[in-house]
Parts: sequence; structure tokens; C-alpha cells
Amino acid sequence: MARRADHSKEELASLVVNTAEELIAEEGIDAFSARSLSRAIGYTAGTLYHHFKDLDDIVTQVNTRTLVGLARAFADATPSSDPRQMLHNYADAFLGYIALKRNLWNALFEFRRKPDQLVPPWYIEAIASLIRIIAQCFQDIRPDLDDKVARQSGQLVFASIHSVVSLDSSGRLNLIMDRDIGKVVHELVDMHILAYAHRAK
Amino acid sequence: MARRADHSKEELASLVVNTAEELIAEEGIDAFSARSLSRAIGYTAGTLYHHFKDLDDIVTQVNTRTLVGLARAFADATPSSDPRQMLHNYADAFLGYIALKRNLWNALFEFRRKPDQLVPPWYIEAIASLIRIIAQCFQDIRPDLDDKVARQSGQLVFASIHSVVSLDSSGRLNLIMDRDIGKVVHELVDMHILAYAHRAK
DNA sequence: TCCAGCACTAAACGACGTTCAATTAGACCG
DNA sequence: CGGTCTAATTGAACGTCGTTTAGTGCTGGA
Repeated sequence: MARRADHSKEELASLVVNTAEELIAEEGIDAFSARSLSRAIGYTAGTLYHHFKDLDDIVTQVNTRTLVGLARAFADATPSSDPRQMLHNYADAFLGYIALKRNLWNALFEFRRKPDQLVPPWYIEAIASLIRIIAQCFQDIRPDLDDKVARQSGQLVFASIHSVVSLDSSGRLNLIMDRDIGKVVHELVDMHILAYAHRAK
Repeated sequence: MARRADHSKEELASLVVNTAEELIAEEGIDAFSARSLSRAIGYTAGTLYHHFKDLDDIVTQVNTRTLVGLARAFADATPSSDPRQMLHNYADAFLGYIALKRNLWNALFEFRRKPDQLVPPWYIEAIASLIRIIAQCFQDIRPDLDDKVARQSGQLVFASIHSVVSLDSSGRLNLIMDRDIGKVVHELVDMHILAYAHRAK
């Protein structure tokens, strides 16, 4: 066959990314493949490669959406004037978002790009902006401390929570602990708050 | 061909696991395959399946060795009478071991077993015993606290460090923070000590 | 209306994990 | 020693994967 009038270049591109997102969300990243995706959109696998560099390219676009969605979830977190409470609210926003998009979140960290391939800079920036939000809470708890310290705490708490969550999503949290993920995350938040509040000036 | 006198059943089994360990250590879990392993030992891929259930079975045996090695590294950690210092020494033992066996450590957490497959119980026990060692340090810092709390702190610090290390090994730590893994791990330890020391009774 | 160029397909490549019929070397028995 | 049974090993096969490419025919512009 040859050219089809079914979709314009742009329509096809967004059809691909939309369908990829649905497939990953429903079946998980392991069941996702060039062939299953092309089958789902009614084209051949080869067609994907005329519109995208490779599968990584497609997954990366899906991942970007996932990160944007998390940013929105943070923005929608229950407000509070107490920075400690706010940290817990962010934690809940995080937990809620991930519960909703488990497979998509896993794709962000489980999908194996080719060895040398470097992470797109807007990934880093998207995460950095989330960490800035968290760091602001720490800053509010102890305004006398250097904001470098607050940023550091923000990174640490984000990394800690991410790790626990990803252990949980991949079914390996019970390798390390026997408690519920929600409990653990809030314990971690309390821990970081407690440590931060007692830091030497 | 048929039966060969090259190796006894036991010899072949340990040849397989030894070679698998070497291959994973050198090339990483991604480059590891039934075909590359069988090529390395001078047998056909089919032969592997007469001695092991599947590849998962082989990787699991390698992973068990990795865990045992980590336990030994903990046992060999620099002793100290100060429990806080000791926690840092364990952290260094952990970092040192992983620096040495990066690919093997990644295999433990990156290898994707089939969906339903459950983690072997001695995995969990091996990790639990490491956490007990860590929890003991916490207990020593504040003997007045319940030992449940100490265990909980042990789990949290283990999970946190594990996560940061695995983010680092998979090249994703810089998604979240810009600092050296060693620095980050010791910051985490300090944070957990600080929080633990200030816990309400 | 014609044609160049583009979008698309189908087939192919070399990998992967896994299975299995066929083969045959070694073990055992008489 | 000869025969037979057993179990270890092979090689080919199946269906999967990501990716490439030659060829085909539709479509937009002249």
C-alpha cells in the first residue's frame, strides 16, 4: 500500500503518543512494544519509524506528559499555611497521582534507554521545579537556615520518597519492609522534618 | 551430540552460575542472555534448561551470592563503639561493596522476573538480617526508645540508601540531585540519626 | 492530467527466551 | 564383552522483540 489520507502528519503523531500512553497505562511498560502500538493504531510498525526516531522517542514523550501531570497534581495539592502539613499534603498528592498512574510512573524509571543516551534536559527541569516547591516548605520551617540546606532537604526527601514508591510499584518494597506505602512515605516526611527542624545553624 | 563427560551435573551447575556471575559483573544484566551464557561455557542454550528452570532461576542464584557478599562486607565494616559512627561505617561498607560490584547489584533490582513470580524468601531474610544490624545501631543511640522504632528507622535508612544508590547506578541520580553519591548517602545517614535522636519517647 | 515525492507496507535481519524431537555417549546388567 | 536403557546434549524451531529498507501506489501541485 502507499500513502493514506486517514491522518495528517500531526494527527498521526498525537495518535501515536495518545495510544502509547493508554497502552502503557493499561498494560504496563513490559507489554508495550512497537508492534502492539502499531496494531492498536491500525498502522504497520515501520510507519512509527517515519514519524519517530525510535521507541525511546515515543516513550519519552509519554513520560514528559506523566511529569507534567505530576506537576499539576502538586499544584492541586490541598493548601495549608503550616509548611509541615503542606509537606504531608504534597506527599499525599504524590501518592494519589501515582496510585492513579502506577504504570506510567513506572515507565518513567523502568524503561531502559540505550546505554549512552542522555536524559532530556526538560526531564531534569520538571523534577527540579517539583523539588523547589518542596524546598520552599523546608525554608518556611526554618527561615534562619541557608536556602542551600533547604534545597538539599528537598532533594533528599524527594529521592527517598521516590525510591520507596518505586520499590513498591515494582513489588519489591516487601523485600525491605512490611508496612503500607502510605504509612512509610509519611514517616519519611516526618523524619525529614524532624531532622531539618533540629539542624544546627 | 549426546552426553559428554566434560562435567558432572554439579560441576556444570556451578560452572553455569560462576560464569553467569562473571558475565553479569563484566557486561551488565542487559548484555546477559541465555545464548551468551551458553556460548561462554561451551554448551548450547538448550542445555541450560535441563539444569535450571529458566534464566530467572540462574540470575536468582547469582543474586543470592551478591546478597551474601554484602552481608560479608557488613561484617567486615570498620568497627566503632560509637553507634553513629558505626552507621556511617556501614554506609561506607555498602558504598564500597557496590562500587566493586555495581553490575551485580543492579541485577538484583533491575532484572525483571515474570509478573506473578514471587521473591524467594531467603532474599527477604538476607536483607532483613542486614536491617537488623543497622537497627541495632539506632537502638544503641537511644536505648530508651522501643525497638520497633529502631527497626523502623533501620528499614527507612536502608530503603533510602538503596534507592539513592540504585538511582545512581542506573544513571538517574542526576535527575534529582547534582551531588556525589557518597556525600548524599552520608547526608541521609546523618539525617536519620538526627531525626532518631530527637524522637519523642 | 500527469508526475514527483512522500507515506506506507511487507519482508527481512539479528537478537531474545524457551521448547522439543532426535541423537548418542555413558552406565548398568547379564 | 555385548546389549540395552537412560539421561545429557544438540540443533532447529516457535513466537517474540526493535529496527531497517526496498518497493509500491496515493496525493498534492504544476
